[in-house]
Amino acid sequence: MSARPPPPPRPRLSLPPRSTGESLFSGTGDASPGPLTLASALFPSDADADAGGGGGGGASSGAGATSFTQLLIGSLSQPPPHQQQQQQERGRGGVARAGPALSVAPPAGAAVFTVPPGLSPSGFFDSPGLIFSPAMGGFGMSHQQALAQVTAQASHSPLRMFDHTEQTSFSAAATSSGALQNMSSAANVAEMSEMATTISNNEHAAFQSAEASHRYQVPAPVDKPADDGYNWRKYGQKVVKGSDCPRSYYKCTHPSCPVKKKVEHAEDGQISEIIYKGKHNHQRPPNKRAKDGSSLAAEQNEQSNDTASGLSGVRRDQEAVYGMSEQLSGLSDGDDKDDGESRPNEADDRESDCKRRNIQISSQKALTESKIIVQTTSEVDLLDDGYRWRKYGQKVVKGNPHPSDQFGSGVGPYIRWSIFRIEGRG
DNA sequence: AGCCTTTGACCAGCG
DNA sequence: TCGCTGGTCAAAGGC
Repeated sequence: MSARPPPPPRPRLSLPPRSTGESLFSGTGDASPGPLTLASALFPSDADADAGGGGGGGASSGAGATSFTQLLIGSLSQPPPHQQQQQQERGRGGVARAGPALSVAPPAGAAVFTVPPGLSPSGFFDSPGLIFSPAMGGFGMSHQQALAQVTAQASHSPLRMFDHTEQTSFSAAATSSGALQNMSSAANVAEMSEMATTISNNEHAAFQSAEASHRYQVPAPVDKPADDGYNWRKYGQKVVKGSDCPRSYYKCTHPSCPVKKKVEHAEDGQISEIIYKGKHNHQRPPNKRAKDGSSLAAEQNEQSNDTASGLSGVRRDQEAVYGMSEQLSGLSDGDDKDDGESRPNEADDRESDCKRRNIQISSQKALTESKIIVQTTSEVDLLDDGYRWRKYGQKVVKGNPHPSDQFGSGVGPYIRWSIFRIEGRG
């Protein structure tokens, strides 16, 4: 069951000799940006970003003494004015092409983004930086900040990946709805979720292409995928076609709780993809985290937040994301639609998302048109963004039969950057 | 003892 | 109808 069919031949769009970020994101051309051009576009230059304040810049230069979360907080707190303008422009222009951070993101799941080890998904969302999202990295972070941020993770080990479309779309909406500032100060998931709901109301259209996915990738041991505070029981495991990674099936052990999740991980067990299905109809077990060694205070605080937020089934960690996306997709209200594997509002023409697993792929296909495939012939000095890059690895990205290249900066800690091939326009 | 994981078998949807 | 595939069941075993 593992013999994988050879990847189908795909049309490719060769990397143009030169493409400026401007032309790339003007929405007028078909030029495909190289990975670093994209990176540069995602992370505004220092000159630009420094105008936003020295907090983040200091953090980047002194990354060793600054926590990742702090980095995030600092960088998010003061988005440079020009970025705000960009955000507005993005808001007008739509998700797909208008702005750097979003336009380059594949329709679904391409917003890959790493988190330093030791920061569990739970902790990740617990932190004030919970609003961190790939797109936001582009919004509020200077190039250096982003560099430091990614460097921080690169210098650590397991690759933690976040990969869920709702973040991209969420950010897109946030920019146009002026919610970004709120996001910067959001203190808990409840706020975030509420915000998401509001955004969902205002920017519904922006989510149509990406709303469905509850996917994201986290590193997780095989046995304990993404400790999110709930208790899960594994009830199955399969190797799905097109992926070398086994997929595990988990159910929430709470009686009558319909929530399930599918977890995929790489051979090394470092990268997981978690797909939630359903919605918890109960409180998160109170002592789970304490048992796991997390602080009781955090637990209590979190419970408090839960209560205050009035969100019963939606919680932080993955659940927060999950719940948010549900709200974004207009599902969370009222009863769970059946097994509600987050059916996009209606998404009629979609096979009722029967295969959430392929949301990334299907979204790409459903979404569009824009097919950006970065094809390179050289492994060295791909782009002239001022940094030297060398390819240090290549791997097959789940959901994409074609390998994603990874690059490292030529100097200092390596930066990982994945080239995502955006399906679409033939 | 209870809960969990493992894993082969079974079922259902789809082309 | 058949084969493929994803999802689920459930017995067995481990912790």
